[in-house]
Amino acid sequence: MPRTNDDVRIEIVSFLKETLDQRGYPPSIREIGAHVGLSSPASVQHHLRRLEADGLIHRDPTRSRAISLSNEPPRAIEIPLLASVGAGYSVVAETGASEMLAIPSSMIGSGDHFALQVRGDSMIDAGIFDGDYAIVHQQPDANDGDIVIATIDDQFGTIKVLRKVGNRVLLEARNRRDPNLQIPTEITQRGRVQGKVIALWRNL
Amino acid sequence: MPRTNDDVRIEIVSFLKETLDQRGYPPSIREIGAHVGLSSPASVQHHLRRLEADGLIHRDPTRSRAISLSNEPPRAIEIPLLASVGAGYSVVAETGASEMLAIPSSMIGSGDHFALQVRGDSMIDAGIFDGDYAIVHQQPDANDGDIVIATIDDQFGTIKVLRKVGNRVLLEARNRRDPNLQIPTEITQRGRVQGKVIALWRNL
DNA sequence: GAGGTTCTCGTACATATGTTTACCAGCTAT
DNA sequence: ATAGCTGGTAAACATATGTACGAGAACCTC
Repeated sequence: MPRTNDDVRIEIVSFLKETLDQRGYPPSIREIGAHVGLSSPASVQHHLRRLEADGLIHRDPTRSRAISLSNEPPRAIEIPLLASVGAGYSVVAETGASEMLAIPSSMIGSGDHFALQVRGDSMIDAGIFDGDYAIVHQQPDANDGDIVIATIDDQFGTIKVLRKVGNRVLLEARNRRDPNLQIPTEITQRGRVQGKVIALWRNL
Repeated sequence: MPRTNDDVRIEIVSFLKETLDQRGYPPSIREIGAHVGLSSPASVQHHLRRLEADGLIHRDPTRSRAISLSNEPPRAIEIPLLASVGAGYSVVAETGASEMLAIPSSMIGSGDHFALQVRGDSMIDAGIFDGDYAIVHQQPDANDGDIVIATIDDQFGTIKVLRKVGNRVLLEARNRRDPNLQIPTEITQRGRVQGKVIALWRNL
């Protein structure tokens, strides 16, 4: 079965994707030709022109290796996965980030974020279980009702619901079963909000 | 305050990252020079040599624009976000995928995956709420106790716990409050497993 | 101050690379 | 057959681009 022209186009796009993934910069026209079996750079250029007309690639004339794929794979950003949230506002700077967690940029907005693995069942009635990863937007305050990561007396960070009643700032758990967790904790003086939980990830 | 040499290095790396993100291929040495304020290509090359010695970048001599960053940003893959799971095993092929959801490759393994936004409170006691995104590994069967997406009589897909009791295959909800959901659904004949829920994403 | 290192510049150079042109082979339609 | 389109090769061309060399300036160490 002979190779059709569309086959060559597909091969070229695949090679482009492959090369960009492997070494980070696009191949030259002659490299493409050597890979797909075209000895003349003019032949490759002919296909490239078609591919650009079809909108599959973008090119910048008068530049070397100026080929880019139209549907580039989505980039992810890495946020630090903290073992614990210590004292101070600049959480990331002070705490040594042991691991990084990749999160698609489309899922979180701007600003500094970090991740924290939830320990304990204090938020079980909010659907946040032991072992879940909380994706946190780092901020020094939050609104009433927000789920936040907060530290009390500079202890390890806990995940709770922030309540603001008059001048008082409280942390509420979400666990009907454990009577110890029914009493809101006053953090007006002693506590500090480290960030707002904006998303949750759970591995099943 | 004068600009130190390290500042220039940082600027170069930032410019590399920026350019790679924006147009997909690295800048030339002279482009770098024009951006960071170095008029001679030799100056830029000097810094590039240092950066490569420090392991921050990789270069391929005798090639144009052959610069790549050492710590390239993690790639994400896109999985289809299905509005509903229809009949048949090849879910993706048959259902028109309206949207795509970016998921870091590190979070999911190999095989075909899709995402489904959970509707209803049938799994509320498993910490799966209305509106959550279920990340599903497409597979025709699963083990007892797994949370699966299944279709009954080729209806819309539902998320339930799979139970295997003897020869019978059941779907169990996880909702103590709703008495209608207490009765397991027999799917031995009429139902079909579309995939296993491997992860959960929730926007708060 | 002497001497070394680092950084920059300007220039020259070799070539990798995209572009163009001319030409040929195969296919299709009139 | 003739014309036209497509897609290939080869060669020539212009230049973008990485590299090397020489020199000078700034800075540190002794």
